[in-house]
Amino acid sequence: MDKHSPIHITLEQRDEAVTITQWVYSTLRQALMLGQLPPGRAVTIREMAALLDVSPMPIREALRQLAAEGALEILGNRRVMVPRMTAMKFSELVGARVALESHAAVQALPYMTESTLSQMRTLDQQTDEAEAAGDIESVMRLNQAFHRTLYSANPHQVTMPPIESLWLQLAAFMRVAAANLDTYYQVDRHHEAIQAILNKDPAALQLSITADIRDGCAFASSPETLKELLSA
Amino acid sequence: MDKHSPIHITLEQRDEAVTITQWVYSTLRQALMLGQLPPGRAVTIREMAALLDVSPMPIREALRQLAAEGALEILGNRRVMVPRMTAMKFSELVGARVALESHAAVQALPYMTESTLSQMRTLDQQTDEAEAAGDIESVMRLNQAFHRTLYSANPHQVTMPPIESLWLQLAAFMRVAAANLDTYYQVDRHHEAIQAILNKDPAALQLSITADIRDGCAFASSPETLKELLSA
DNA sequence: CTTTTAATTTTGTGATCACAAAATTGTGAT
DNA sequence: ATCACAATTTTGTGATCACAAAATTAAAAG
Repeated sequence: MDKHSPIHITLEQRDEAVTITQWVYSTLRQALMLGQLPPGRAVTIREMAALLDVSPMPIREALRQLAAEGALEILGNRRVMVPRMTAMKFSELVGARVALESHAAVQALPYMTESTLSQMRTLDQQTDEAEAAGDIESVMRLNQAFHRTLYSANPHQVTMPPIESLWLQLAAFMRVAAANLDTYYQVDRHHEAIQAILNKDPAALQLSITADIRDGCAFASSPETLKELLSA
Repeated sequence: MDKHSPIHITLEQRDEAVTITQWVYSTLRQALMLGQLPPGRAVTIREMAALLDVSPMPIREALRQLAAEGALEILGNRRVMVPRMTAMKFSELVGARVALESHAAVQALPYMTESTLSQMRTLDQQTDEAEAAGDIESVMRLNQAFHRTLYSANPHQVTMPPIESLWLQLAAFMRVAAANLDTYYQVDRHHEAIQAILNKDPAALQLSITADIRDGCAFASSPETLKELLSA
């Protein structure tokens, strides 16, 4: 049975200052990011309410928000499930990432300061360490933080929400793919990006971000490998 | 008083087959598109519930979804308001449109058929007629349909939701701007786009879509005009 | 008249319930 | 066994209520 396979969700610590809905939202969001809810899995309000030990109400609100971000899919019969990945959809999502993020990087370039640059250096270094330690989860988290720091340097930026939405749609598949692939290794394009920022070279920055994204998804470059991962 | 100015929302006809939440969602969405809720306007659950004559529950759900799409803004004090436009934000939104939509157009090019192309021709013609008649609302609606038809030709497309989100964030301001500007006239780049599609020329299509978007927002090109419109 | 403080109202959040539609299970016939 | 159909359970939707936090208004003091 695919629709209600047993699941385990990592419960975040509950902050008193935050609403239950927000806590449920971030908890489910992280679970989706980590691939703890497999694609095709049905998500019912009452099950999640029991799992997170809250009333159905906050679950309803969180599910609708996640669905609006593309992290969940509302079926015609009003039921909610984790979207399935297809080869073409994967390709389109990566292409959309390139289009949006390379643009966001260029738009952020004029606002880069020494402070944000040093943050990016630190994150890059931590990514290397996590990669050496084989900690895939940290690699993904730190890599996201690296990109987010860059794009968010632009104080007028409006692209972060759609970019995060794309990450959310890709994350679960990337996670299982990386886990099923022992040869997961990412060429480090972060140094190139940092160098382009230092040189204040928009074109070079755009290219390095594009290369970074494509490299990070290169494990699914060949149709055979991708197809194999999709069925895993 | 800015926060609860009197408002009038065009009520759509209620379809029995659709949930109340969905009806509320599309009604509020259209109201935002038409600028019927001015930027900075506070949106309370109970007021909307009374206005649309439904219980607070469907309003809550619809507001959360609209907020997730960037059409509404949830403040730190949990209150909801229509986002205000700024000059920089406008510029960023237009830039994001260009990045996403020119990419979406190129990705749709291989899937173009004679059928979709003729649909686009019809929409282009209707746009011209509406423009001649001075019907700004129809011009906006038909122009959106033109772009949507193009991008949606790609059956694996994943960019339509974020693109619609950008339209939603721009629409209200565009509407009032066009209304306050008697010289509103848009150079027709649609023919160029159609020609590029016929020639199966991705680069030309990308350029024509970019030009179309920028031309459509050119009325706010000069900082003085933009600033004047923002205060209107 | 302005500022501070207290009283009042408004508002979002979350819980609980009723209900209809959908999915699931159970039962019977072929 | 396999399929059709009825009984049962599960599920999303929407309404109503209680409560605390926030905003608004009223009152009082400077």
